Amino acid sequence: MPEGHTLHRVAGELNAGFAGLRTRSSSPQGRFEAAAARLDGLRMERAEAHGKHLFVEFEHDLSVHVHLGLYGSFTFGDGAPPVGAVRWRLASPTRSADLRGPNACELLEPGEVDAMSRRLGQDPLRLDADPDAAWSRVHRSRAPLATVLMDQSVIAGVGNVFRAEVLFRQRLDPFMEARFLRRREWDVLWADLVDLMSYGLRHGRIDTVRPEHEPEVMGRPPREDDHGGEVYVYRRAAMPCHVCGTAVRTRVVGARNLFWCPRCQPRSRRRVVPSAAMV
DNA sequence: GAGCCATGGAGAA
DNA sequence: TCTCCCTGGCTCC
Repeated sequence: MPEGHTLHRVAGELNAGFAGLRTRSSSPQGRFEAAAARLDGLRMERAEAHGKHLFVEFEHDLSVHVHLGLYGSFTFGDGAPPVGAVRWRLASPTRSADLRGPNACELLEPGEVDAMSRRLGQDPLRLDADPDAAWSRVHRSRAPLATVLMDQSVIAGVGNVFRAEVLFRQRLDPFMEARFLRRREWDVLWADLVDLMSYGLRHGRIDTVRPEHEPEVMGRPPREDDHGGEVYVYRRAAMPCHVCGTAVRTRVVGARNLFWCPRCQPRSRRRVVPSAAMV
């Protein structure tokens, strides 16, 4: 299940396997059939990720926009016949990429890619990211930090794991109003997101535990969580915090389950007005 | 086999 | 804030 780093990995694999080549497109499942027919035989120019969105550019200014949603995935192979509900197969003489279960898979005409990118915020994994632009939005927001971090028009690519983990690593109260974050805290938060997501891009998994805490985390039998890595708080509700032992708490914030340690992330006096649901 | 849950997001109300 | 869409893995019966 993908956050932004997953899409950047997919873009890299697509570029390595198909960029500059004449490709075949098909839709074994049938739901992308007309678009695949238009793409079939065209040269793929390049693939690019912006946040959780993937853009695959072909000659004649045609692009495919993919959003994986919760369940979507790409699998790469050697061109063996597709298995299961494959929405889009991209193939070269020696390689194939199968897309299954995406939230969105659509053909974009010239200009539509730019329009879509303009709606997205700053992506910590892109070289052209402008953290100052994101800061100007954060700095004015009255929403809780935990909500702003997931707003794709502010920061593109951060999902539920990175949000919980970066807030823990920075010892920030998830319910603090974003506008009260100090500039210095923002700079460190952004740098940490770049580090964490770059690691995820390189390794294909999310590991957020700092070296000084690894002895505590690794002091038990090795395992991988559902998300495929070692983390401080994500999906560890009621389990002891790796750092202080306090039970990790959880609550739905911004339509997703937020996890935090009430001791390591002490309450800010700048909290969003407390409500019954937030006490 | 049924039911539930999940790293997301658009659109309606 | 709610509903819907997309899929697969897990638990429970």
